[in-house]
This record gives sequence, C-alpha cells and structure tokens, in this order.
Amino acid sequence: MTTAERPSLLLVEDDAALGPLISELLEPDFAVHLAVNGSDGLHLALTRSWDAMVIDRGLPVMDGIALIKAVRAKGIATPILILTALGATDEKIRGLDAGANDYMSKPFDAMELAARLRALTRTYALPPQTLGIGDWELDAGARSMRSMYGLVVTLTAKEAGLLEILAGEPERVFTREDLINALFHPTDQPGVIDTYVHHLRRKISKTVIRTVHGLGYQIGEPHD
Amino acid sequence: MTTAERPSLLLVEDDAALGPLISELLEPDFAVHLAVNGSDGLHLALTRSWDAMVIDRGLPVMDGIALIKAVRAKGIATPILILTALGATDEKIRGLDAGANDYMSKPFDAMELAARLRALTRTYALPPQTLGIGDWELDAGARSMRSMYGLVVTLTAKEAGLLEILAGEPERVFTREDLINALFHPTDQPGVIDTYVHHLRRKISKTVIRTVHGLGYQIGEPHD
DNA sequence: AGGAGTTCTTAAGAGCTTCTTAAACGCCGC
DNA sequence: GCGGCGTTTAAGAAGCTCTTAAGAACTCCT
Repeated sequence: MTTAERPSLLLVEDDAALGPLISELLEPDFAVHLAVNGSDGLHLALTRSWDAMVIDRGLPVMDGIALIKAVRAKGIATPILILTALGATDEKIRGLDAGANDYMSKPFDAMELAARLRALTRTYALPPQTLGIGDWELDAGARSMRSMYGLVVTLTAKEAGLLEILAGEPERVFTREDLINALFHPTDQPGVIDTYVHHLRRKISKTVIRTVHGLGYQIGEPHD
Repeated sequence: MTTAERPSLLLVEDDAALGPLISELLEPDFAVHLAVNGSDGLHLALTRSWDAMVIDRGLPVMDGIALIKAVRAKGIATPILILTALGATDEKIRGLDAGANDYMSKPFDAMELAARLRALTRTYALPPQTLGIGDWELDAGARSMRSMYGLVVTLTAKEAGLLEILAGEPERVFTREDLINALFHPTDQPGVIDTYVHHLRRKISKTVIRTVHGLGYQIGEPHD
C-alpha cells in the first residue's frame, strides 16, 4: 500500500443494487474493484494484490465462506471483511473461523463499514522519522535525504545533524554559536559551520539553507 | 506467537466481576493476563509482547481510547479489540479510528468474542518463507539464496541469520549492537558483523548490503 | 565606488571507521 | 583422532569523515 494512495479494495457482491452502492460509498477512501460473483472474485483475489477484500456471504456459484477458505489456502493474508445478512452469532463465528478478519451484518452503516476497513488496512509501523525540507525529506535515522522521485543522497553525521537542527525550527535564524554549541565542541572555530553548510548545499541544493548576513543560517519558505 | 502455544492476551478491564469472568471464558484459547486499570494496562502493553489485547472503553484513570492511542503511538501493532457498553455507531468508529482493530458491545456473546480474537491473532504464513532482496530471494528455511535464472548460493547459519534480519526491515539501519544482540552473544566483539557482511557481499553481491558510515548496515533500494 | 567585514570555496592532513585477509578455534561426522 | 566446515579473533590496509586553514567572492556601509 503506497503512501498517499487510496488502499485498493476488492468487493465481491452479487446484488446488482447493493454492489455499486457500497462501491460508491467506499470510493472516497478506497480504490474499489467490484466482482459480481465468487469465481471472478477468486480469480481477482489470487492474481492481483489487494489491501483489503469485502466479500458477501451469500454468493451464487461459489459461497463467500468457500471463497475465503480458498484465498487463505493460498497463503494470502490480505484482510477480509465478510458481509452477512444473517445476524446469528454462530454464522459470524463460522465466517471468522473460515479466515475472515471481520464481519458486518446487513443492513449496515456505511460509515462504520468504512471505519472497519480503515482499521483493517491500517499499518502501525512507526513512520521513519522524517523532516520535510523544501522538495526533500530528511530521514535522520538513516542519515539520508530523498527527493521526490526517489533520488537519495546520503549525508555524514555532521551534515545530517546540522540539517536536522535547522529544519527542526524552520524560519528561525541560528547563529554560528547556536549551531556550534549544539553540534560541536564550543571551542571549535565558527568557520566549521560554513564548511558544512557548503557541503550540504553541494549535496542537496543551493537554495535550501538561506544565509542571513551577519546573523547566521536559516531554513524556510523561499523569499522570492 | 509460538506454534502449539496459546496466544498471549492482555485484558484491561476494571469491572471486578466482568474481568475474571472474561478471563475465565477465554482461558481455553488464550493465556490471559488481567490488568484492572489503564495505567497498569499501558505499562504491560509497552513492556511485554502480546499476541492480542482486549481493552475496556470505560476505564478509570486512563480511558480505553487514550490507552489505545498511547500504545499505537509507540508503534506497537498488536491487534486490539475494544469493549464498549455503548452501541452507538460513532462510538464504534471512534474506537476503531483510535487504533483498535475490532470492537464488541456489551453484553456480548463469549463464543463470538473468542472467535473474533482467533481471527485477530491468526496468521497466514506462506508455506515457503522467502524474502526478496534485490535480485535475490532468501529461503531462510533452506539457508540458501536463489538469483533470478536459478543460480543458487548456500549460506551458513550466521550468514543467513544476518541477512534475514537486515532484509526483514528494509531501509532500517541496524547498528552492530542491534545485530550482535539478535544473532550473537552480547559479549562478542562488534567486528564479527563486519566479517559476515564481507562474506555475504562476496557470495551474493557487493551492492546488496549498504554501509552507513558510523551507524551500521542497511538493506534497501539502491541509491545509485 | 571603495573599504571593511562576512561568507564561500577549495584543499589537505589527522583521525577514525570499515574492509579484507589470514589464521586460530571449536564442533561434528567419519 | 582426524579432517572438514563454520565461527571467531585479530591486524594491517583502505576509505571516509572531520577539522583547519587560507584565498576568493560577495555584501553592506560610507
């Protein structure tokens, strides 16, 4: 599931009215693909990669439970929510034990279905701690910068540290003294900073770090 | 979650009657640990590893929603089911969007709770556990690597272990300390890692494992 | 425009990290 | 016990990073 893209969702629903309706309801949050019977659904489930599936319990040709079992038997771990018209507890249990991760009974609330699917597709990996800097993104952990379109530049410890401090408070002007106290021995001479600013400008872009004459350096929105 | 063992479950429930009851109901399927308030629950959630958590919505001291948010904020991806006395749809949505994977409203059916927890803790491991690494594929079970077009290289235990760890979290930079703690005795000297990295690069390819100077090693998309 | 002060750029050596090689050690099967 | 293999240690070589320094270029002020 790529960032900033809607998660892809396979919806298997044979009801000619309900299918398009659910599809439309979920479209804001998901890229929905509708399959109108179990065998189409199975084929799509096995041949493409999905972020989640919503499967109707009562399908012609191939039952929803059988479909889920077939998908799971192939080792596919994609989250599945099963839709059932039946509210009885053991029907729910049968669906869950067949390999569904969740179920909802018809009639259902559209907002809740969306919320449940968000819960199923959500991932909790801590996003690599990144800082946005102009067109670039700093990954302090890996000490690298990535521009849009994937160009990656690796930084040294001092370069990354300097950039991190500057980017941590955009618009603030840091004096050389500020930066030396934060990054170097206070006994070092102020010129060190200039050198690293130069290195960074060479690696990333001339315009990312702005010089404030007589004061120090700054990161922020371009002035022109 | 080890095979053939009951999954571990953290139950956070303040009701003196309900807590032990749920605990008893789930014991056949899960190794239940009961925390009777939110702060105990949070502490246990953060300090131990669980296969699933069941959290009451209405807790004294620390609310269930706040507890879930705190756990998710730490990057913990353990499945969570939230118990709520409130049946209103937006209450359910709030719980799910806070980071819960599922909810149940009281009063609830014990069998259904167990079924839902089984669904949450179930894993769908693919038969051959392979990891893609650049143009190669690691078969950790057979401790071998296959390149596209069939070239096969066998690895030693340490080599395969090291590669597996690195490939398990692409882009993450592992320090030598990280790797030693995972693979070797913590008393071993950090240089061991360098040697195995060298062996791997000789066997597979120079470019698969990237050195991050001063930090450690990393696998990930090539940087050019 | 001229001068003083500030910033940029380049280079090079010191110091530290990583790579590479080799050899010693220990375990297991023969 | 012996041989082979995997593991670990060690040490010099190679490479990268840090820091200093000094001249060039620029900015600001008079």
